[in-house]
Amino acid sequence: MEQKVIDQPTTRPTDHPTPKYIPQDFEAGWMQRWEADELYKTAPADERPKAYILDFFPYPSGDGLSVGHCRNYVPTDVMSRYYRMKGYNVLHPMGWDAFGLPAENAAIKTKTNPAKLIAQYSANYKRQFRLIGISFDWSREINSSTPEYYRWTQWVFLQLYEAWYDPRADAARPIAELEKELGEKGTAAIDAAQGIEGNFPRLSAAQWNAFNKRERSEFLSNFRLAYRKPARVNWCPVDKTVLANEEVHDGRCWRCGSQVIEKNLPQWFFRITAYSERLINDLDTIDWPEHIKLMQRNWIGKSIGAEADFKTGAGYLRIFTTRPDTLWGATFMVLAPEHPFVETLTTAEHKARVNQYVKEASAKTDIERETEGKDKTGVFTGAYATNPVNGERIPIWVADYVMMGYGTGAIMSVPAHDQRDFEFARKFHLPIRVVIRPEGESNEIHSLDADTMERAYPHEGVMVNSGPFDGTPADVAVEQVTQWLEEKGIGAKRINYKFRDWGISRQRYWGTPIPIIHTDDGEVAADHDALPVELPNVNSYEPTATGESPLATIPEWVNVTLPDGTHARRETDTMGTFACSSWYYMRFADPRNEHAPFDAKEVNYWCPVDTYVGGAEHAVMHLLYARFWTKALYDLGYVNFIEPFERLRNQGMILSPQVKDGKYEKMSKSKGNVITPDEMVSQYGADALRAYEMFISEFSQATPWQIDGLAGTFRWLKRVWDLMLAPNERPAANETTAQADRVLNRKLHQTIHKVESDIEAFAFNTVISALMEFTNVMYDLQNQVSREMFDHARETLLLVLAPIAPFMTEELWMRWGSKYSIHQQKYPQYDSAAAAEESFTLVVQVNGKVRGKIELPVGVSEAEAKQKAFDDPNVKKWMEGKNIAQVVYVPGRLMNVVVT
RNA sequence: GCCGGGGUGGCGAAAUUGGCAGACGCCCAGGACUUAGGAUCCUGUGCUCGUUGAGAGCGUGCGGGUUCAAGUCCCGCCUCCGGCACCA
Repeated sequence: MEQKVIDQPTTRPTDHPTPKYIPQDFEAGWMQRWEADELYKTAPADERPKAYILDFFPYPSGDGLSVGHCRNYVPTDVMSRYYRMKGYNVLHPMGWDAFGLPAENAAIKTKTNPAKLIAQYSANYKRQFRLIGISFDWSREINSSTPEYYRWTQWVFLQLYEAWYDPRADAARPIAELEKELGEKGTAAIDAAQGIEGNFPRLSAAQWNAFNKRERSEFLSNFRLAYRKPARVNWCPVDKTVLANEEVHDGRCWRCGSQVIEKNLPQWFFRITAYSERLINDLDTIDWPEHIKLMQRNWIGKSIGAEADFKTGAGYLRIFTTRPDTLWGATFMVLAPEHPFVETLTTAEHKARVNQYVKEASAKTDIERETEGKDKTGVFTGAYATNPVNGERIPIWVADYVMMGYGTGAIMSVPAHDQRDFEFARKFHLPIRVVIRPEGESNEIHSLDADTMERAYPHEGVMVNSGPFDGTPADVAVEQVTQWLEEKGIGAKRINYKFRDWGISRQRYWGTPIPIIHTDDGEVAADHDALPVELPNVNSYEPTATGESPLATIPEWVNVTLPDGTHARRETDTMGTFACSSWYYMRFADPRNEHAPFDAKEVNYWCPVDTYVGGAEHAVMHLLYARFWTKALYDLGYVNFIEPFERLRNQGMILSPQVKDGKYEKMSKSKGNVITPDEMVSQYGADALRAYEMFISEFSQATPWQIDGLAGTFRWLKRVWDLMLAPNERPAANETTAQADRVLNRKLHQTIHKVESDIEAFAFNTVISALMEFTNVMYDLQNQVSREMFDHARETLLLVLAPIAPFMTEELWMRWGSKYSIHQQKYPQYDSAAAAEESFTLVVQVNGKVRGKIELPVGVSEAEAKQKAFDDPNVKKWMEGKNIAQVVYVPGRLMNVVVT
């Protein structure tokens, strides 16, 4: 390692002109050599500290990579190369999220097998990655659409299928343990842990034991972490498949942009909601951008409140509220149109109108309800409910602003303190009663008058008109009322979450087959030894008109004969691709394992991922699902980590340099403004491209591509090149070079330090500016420093530059005759003593304005600094004839003299 | 509407805990070298005033405030970008 090149004659190419920097001459050759030498092959788990640096699993598209995509691949590569030089065992792999609609739709369009397309597209990506010098360990490449991979996606599916969430353990457990418990105790013990209501039917041990196979199977669906149920789902009529809630944006398909409609279909789900609380809480343990954490919290949408029962003619009507302190202000009830009580409660007199309303509401999709604005509609059922807190009789209405999918599908309406209820009450002339007085107003209720108020007062305050609770202050009102409800047996504390279970069924060909078989006795899991359930080869991938998967049209695949000779049908839905990407980071730890998804030692050594980088668009999809799978596999004992991604960073978008309407446009194929790394490399070389990708701006910020900026980093590298190949005929170190040597050495160590801390902090743009500064200082001092210092500085610059410009630094390293490869050298050691400054500039202000700057030695006394400052002629001028009121002295920085 | 994140020269952008605003790069201008320069090197480059010089005033979206000192903290707005959107 210590091969000093200082005295080697190869550093003095005096007899021939300095070769020009022509990156295209050597870049491709070096990449080949590194791969042939397996320079970037990752070792298995060992004693070294590890660094797992991962980019989001890309879907390989036919368009290839743009310079925008390189925005994250380059910095993570720099970081990987940096940690390798620092002695870490680095895992920096790449693979393909190859299932899914884009490939399938392209396959249909071009009548090509999607696997073939993926092979083509990924080969092109790989070519581009090599072109720009990304140091992936290709021996670990994975492709989620191969049986070798999806076999284990199916395996995870079955783990979830064969598990349930036990609220008492607050963890997933094997379903067999639940079956045993049901046979002994029924659901009694689980009930108790669930609070006033769980999401499943009650059952005694006797009932369970009397169940036949099919009944048991159906009952267990209420518990399994992977389960099937009929559901109203988002259906994309163009892609002809189901979309998860997260995949619907503004009522449109996130992929093709067409209007989503609703359909009723039996669907497979993962019970992610069981993990709501843990998914929220564990966010506190990971280093992610706050806005991503916030988006996840909002998506999960936790609300703490209470449930309460209102007596009606059809039985107790249960409502959920976050404001139990407003119970005395309820003046009517509202049911969602789909609520089961609508049918039973509505009086004969109102039947016709209510039926009509419900019919219209169900015909409308959520999107239509939304586009119609927030104008409240609804009808009276003719029925009444009794408010359990004061015995009051209040009317029950039906309205579509209450949704069946949240809470209990029924609400108590408190128009004085809820804006939606307020609007409804005003429209239908329902009474409004104030029960919360804004705090800090002495004027009591007059400040909120039911007849004249123009909007609800939804905030907190002191309770009034609330019987025993009058005068209760805001901070304890909710809690005290909730407790009181529990004591009286009227209601109980309840936590609700907005988000729903993760729907994974897709009625398409190109996905992981769901390894389930439907028998006469209900569904059964495919045999673990029979995995993978392979996708059959087909000639046509067209989705069916009926909404069934194309797999359903292949009888020889669908129909199976069980060991006992009975016939059964395979599940024909496939899994959405988020299943594949929910565990791929684990597979990279041990990608060729044929006996298990991964070896426990390898996965627990490499995971969690230390640094995970990708776009912010996956905030609530992939990033939430992957966290869920990790926790489930943790609960079931397969991995020993709870969160998959320790540190997450999002790269900003690279925009087109073209300005339209005063704004930079996004790059897109349709706008024809995509800039590719291929063009840039052919013009400036990969190293300049890499440096510019880092330099362009702060990593997370959107910014336009500027070709002149790339030309700037090219020019800088050319300057470095020339400097490195310049002959060194300087004198040996002596008294005349001592000063310049010290200055250059100081800058050198400051640069090492800056580059190290900035790479680790994701401040890549300032890494480049620091290296540019160092280069400039070397140019400034090159004729004053000694031969030894000059070469030491050159070698150091080359080494710290190696992760950023791998090609050029290797080429120069070899031209210097140093030992191959520069990428296997140790990173230069930072010396804080050498980096320490000898003097500093003291800024002297008079009344906050800069009036002088003086150079002082580090460690100067305050008295001496003051003396020197006051001697400065300009400072003197501004102080003349004034009284010094105060002198603020910040050692090493600034002095502010306040005069009057 | 609600929640988040931004707004700094002609352009991309820097700026620990409040402590020289504009590092670094681009563009532009001047000079050197040169047959030539669109290569390279050097110098200058926030705006305004000041003939030069020394210097002065202004300046981080807008308006206030706190402070010896504000891009940074507080209050009120404008605007752009993301997310959520009748969630009881």
